[in-house]
Amino acid sequence: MVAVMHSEHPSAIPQNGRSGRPRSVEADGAILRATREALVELGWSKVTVGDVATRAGVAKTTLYRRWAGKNELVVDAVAVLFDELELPDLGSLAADVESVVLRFAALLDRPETRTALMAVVAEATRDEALRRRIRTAIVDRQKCLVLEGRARAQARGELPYEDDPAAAARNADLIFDVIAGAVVHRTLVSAEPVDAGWARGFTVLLLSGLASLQR
Amino acid sequence: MVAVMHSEHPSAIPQNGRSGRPRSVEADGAILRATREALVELGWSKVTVGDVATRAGVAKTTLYRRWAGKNELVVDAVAVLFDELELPDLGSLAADVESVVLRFAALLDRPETRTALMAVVAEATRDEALRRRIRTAIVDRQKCLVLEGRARAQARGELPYEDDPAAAARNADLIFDVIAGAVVHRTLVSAEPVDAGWARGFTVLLLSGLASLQR
DNA sequence: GAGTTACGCTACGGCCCGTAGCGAAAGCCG
DNA sequence: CGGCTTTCGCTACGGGCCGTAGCGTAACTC
Repeated sequence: MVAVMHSEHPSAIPQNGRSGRPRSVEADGAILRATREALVELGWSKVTVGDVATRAGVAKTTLYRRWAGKNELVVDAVAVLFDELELPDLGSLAADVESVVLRFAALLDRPETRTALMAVVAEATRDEALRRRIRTAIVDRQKCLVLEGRARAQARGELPYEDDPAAAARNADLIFDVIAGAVVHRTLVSAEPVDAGWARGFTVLLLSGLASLQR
Repeated sequence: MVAVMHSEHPSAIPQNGRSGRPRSVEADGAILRATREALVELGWSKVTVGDVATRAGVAKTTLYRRWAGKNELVVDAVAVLFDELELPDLGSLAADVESVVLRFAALLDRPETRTALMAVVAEATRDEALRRRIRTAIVDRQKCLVLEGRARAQARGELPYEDDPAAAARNADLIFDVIAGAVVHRTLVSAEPVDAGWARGFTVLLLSGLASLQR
């Protein structure tokens, strides 16, 4: 198993020395796009590396020079989708939470995301390297949204500033797992829609629970 | 794709007519046990149907007579594990919730469960039949725990009886997704342990949120 | 131009899938 | 008991995909 570093563009890295033909940057984009396209059409289990390469207009060997296998490829292909997630300032914590819940749900509605996310997480239960990749490519980036939302709420006076930084970190992690977990579970396991009504109910539950946490 | 009904013992069903050699009931058990064993050792992606058959001491053809493929097989193999989940009456809603959270987490700690659950959910995003199978074999059975806990809490006077049955059902679904989702996300995505401290914090958040939901 | 690296292409051994065909075994029934 | 039916274990097979190797060519640096 060759270690391939993660990056928006794997081609940016591999050239240890300097000389030689540079890796085609367009190829990376084409491969990732082709991966998402294949995921939509076929689902995780039926996607083959060979097929992705063909769709991307690239030789299979070229693909294998950049990614070690299907898992790594799919993580990178899907990771960029999560960058869409933003936390717009809507003036109140409740509105902010509701909006991010709906945005996250919309993201999970896209077939490439729902399929890939679970499959990759499943594979990661047996693969430490893959777990790290998911962590840096997806989880950590999203956790920032929690911190951002809390900071804003504190600035507004909706939440108290916390004295104990350890407790504050624990709470942030808890909130993150509750929000992301509930949305994912609702969408993928219960297989029911996250609509405005659900988002409202969930937000009410979360926020009043949150208030009592920090008292 | 041949439709195979779900049951604890698939062999109980297939005999359309009557006469002929009956299916070996031990074989079913051996196959399911072998499936779980293989999942622990190899992880989802490396488990092969042929290997499972060999471990079970059964011909591959025999296995294919009962299950259509890897997905169906694994769902059934893992479903029985969820039957362990119970809701002991510990005298208070908080204690009940905390205990079920820890039990659920312990279940997800077992490698065969964590690996299989996510993989099957992932596959189900593209397979309606599989989704139904998961629903009846796993989800619905667990949802009962929520109803049971609520009924007990209401009997204790910890929660009000709800007038609107539709709202009550919505709330139960919400609670279910929040509990199961948070635990799953914490263990499998964030990859951090669900210990007593986390369970306590989560329960506090949930219960105080819950109180405000029904006001 | 010389050196280096990536490219597309082809071909390969190996593994696994899912099915078919066989004779033997295990039940039911007259 | 002998016939009927269905499952059993076994073997064999075509087909698909994996991941790698080897080739000649293309692109870029010094």
